[in-house]
Amino acid sequence: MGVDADRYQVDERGQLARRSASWNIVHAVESGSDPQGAQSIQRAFTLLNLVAVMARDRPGGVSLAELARTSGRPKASVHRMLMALSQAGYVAQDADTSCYRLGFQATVLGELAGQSADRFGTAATDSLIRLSDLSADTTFLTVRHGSYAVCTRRQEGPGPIRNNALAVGDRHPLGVGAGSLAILSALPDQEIADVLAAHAGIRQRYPRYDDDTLWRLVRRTRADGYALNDGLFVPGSWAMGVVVRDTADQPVAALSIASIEQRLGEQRRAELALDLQREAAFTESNVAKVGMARVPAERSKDD
Amino acid sequence: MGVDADRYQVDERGQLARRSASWNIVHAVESGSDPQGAQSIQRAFTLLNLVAVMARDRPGGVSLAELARTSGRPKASVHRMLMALSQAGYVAQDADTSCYRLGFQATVLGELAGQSADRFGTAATDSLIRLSDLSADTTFLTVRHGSYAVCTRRQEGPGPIRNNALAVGDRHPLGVGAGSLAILSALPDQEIADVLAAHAGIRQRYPRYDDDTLWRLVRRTRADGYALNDGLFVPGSWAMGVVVRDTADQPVAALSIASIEQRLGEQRRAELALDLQREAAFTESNVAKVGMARVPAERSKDD
DNA sequence: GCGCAATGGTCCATATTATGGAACGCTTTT
DNA sequence: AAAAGCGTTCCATAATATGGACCATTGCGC
Repeated sequence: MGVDADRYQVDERGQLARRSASWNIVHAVESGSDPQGAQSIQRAFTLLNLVAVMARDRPGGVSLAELARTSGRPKASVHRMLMALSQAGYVAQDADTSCYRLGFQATVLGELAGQSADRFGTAATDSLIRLSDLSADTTFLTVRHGSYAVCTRRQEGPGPIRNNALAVGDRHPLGVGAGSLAILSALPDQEIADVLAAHAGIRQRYPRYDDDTLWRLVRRTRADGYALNDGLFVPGSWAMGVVVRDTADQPVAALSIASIEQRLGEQRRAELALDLQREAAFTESNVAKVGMARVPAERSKDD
Repeated sequence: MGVDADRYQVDERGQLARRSASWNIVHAVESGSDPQGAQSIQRAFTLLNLVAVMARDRPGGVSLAELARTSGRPKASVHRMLMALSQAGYVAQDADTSCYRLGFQATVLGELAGQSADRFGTAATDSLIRLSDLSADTTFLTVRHGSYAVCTRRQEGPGPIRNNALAVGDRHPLGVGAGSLAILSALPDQEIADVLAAHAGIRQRYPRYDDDTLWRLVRRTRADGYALNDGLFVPGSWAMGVVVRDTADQPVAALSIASIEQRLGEQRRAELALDLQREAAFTESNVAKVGMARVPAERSKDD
């Protein structure tokens, strides 16, 4: 740490967000359950996600050295995998700089995914637009995946404030971030305990999120009817979110609005909470129309 | 073969196209170069592509048995890989039917790919729309990937005729199909020979495309200035295409128009050829504006 | 109601496969 | 001129993926 820190000099908030997002991509899948004879596949997709997220705002692509450093794997292994990804068309290597970025198959896959893959995404589109419009802030759709929350949609608002703490593809443990916390809080206590236990090894990266804090946040979320991220993750960056349930009434996603502390006073929060809840209900009914879709939770063969 | 043939009863053309497309997905990567210690990764991505293409027009998803059959791999292996893909979020399993379809990460990847991954796609968008509009037929963008051509964009025309012989994600050997043939014909003779040699083991699946036929098609394409697929692949389904070059003057993509025999008489072909050539030039200049992007050719460490 | 043939899923000994330290050639920085 | 960085290749090693056999259910025909 510190070697590549100077890469992210844009602004203080963006930096923090970027760094931990990348780091998390790397360790998210690994800490899941037993790979059961598919370790190399997991590693390959983790690397693919890493390329995707790191190259997000670097048009030139990412260098092998950097990928190796960030992923923590030896150069040789990363290189071998990148060659495989490249031959599959999911990663392309710049002819001049030999840097890596997503390949055309990534686009094709997205195209083929279309509506069917991410029903919540399409169901929430209208809600996100409306919310961004009326709040003038940035809104997000976050979906649960095992004990993690992944940001799948981002809708910029018309206002001048841009919150860059979260971007499409970012992945954080359940509880970290407004939408993420909204999902976590909607789970039964036992499941929350499981999730927190699963994150035991990772929590060090989120120093402010110890178990007690998370339980406290969960209780507050349940009392308020919406999740509030009051700058715990990135100082000054506030956000609020509400859960979205699937047709089986499982909490699987969340709508959230991100802004800055000054724009989220108690009065405005009360208003926005109603808007969020209304749009969450709208999204839910929208999904119900299409049919049921559930993302399989991480296999918990624990003990 | 024959066991799952009844799955595709939609119409005669669609059926043929679907079947061979799926088959090809399976064998495309494998027959490439040496896996070099990344075999499982290649297999995993092949399976992912297969899920994507097979679930394309089956909203319910694809069953494990069918995937195993089509891919030719044992159930156990396919199942293990699907679990890995599922844990990565790239594949989702229907809770009720336990069928598989693309997961939300496929959408996220497509989103993150955005413009940068598939510059030809974005560069060609306008051209495709114009071509579909003026021809009232369906147009495609095809990109070269090694010795294969992959359809990355499809633009429906306003006309009543729908050609379903090609869809986004379909992958055929260079030379099979109008756009594919346009790319092949633009290569130097030596490289064409290499490509044909690489397909030696696969050609059996394309019975009408023996070496002699392909060389003949190449010569005709060069003479005419455009590639014509006169129903060789799917009887009655005709198409024409022209090559698109990158800034290094390499043939890397093609624009094509698909229709039926009756709508592609000699007179109309001459007109459309000019339109295609004009739009190809437009796309090329469009790409040049953004910057150079080349898809790495398959490593030919041959001999 | 009873086979029969599908299905999805699991197990585990086997050997095929991925692994990553070390070394190379190269360019850039010091 | 040395040092440090880069992308890339090699190869013995051991960890890994493999897939045949097996089980539990479900759906169908009779």
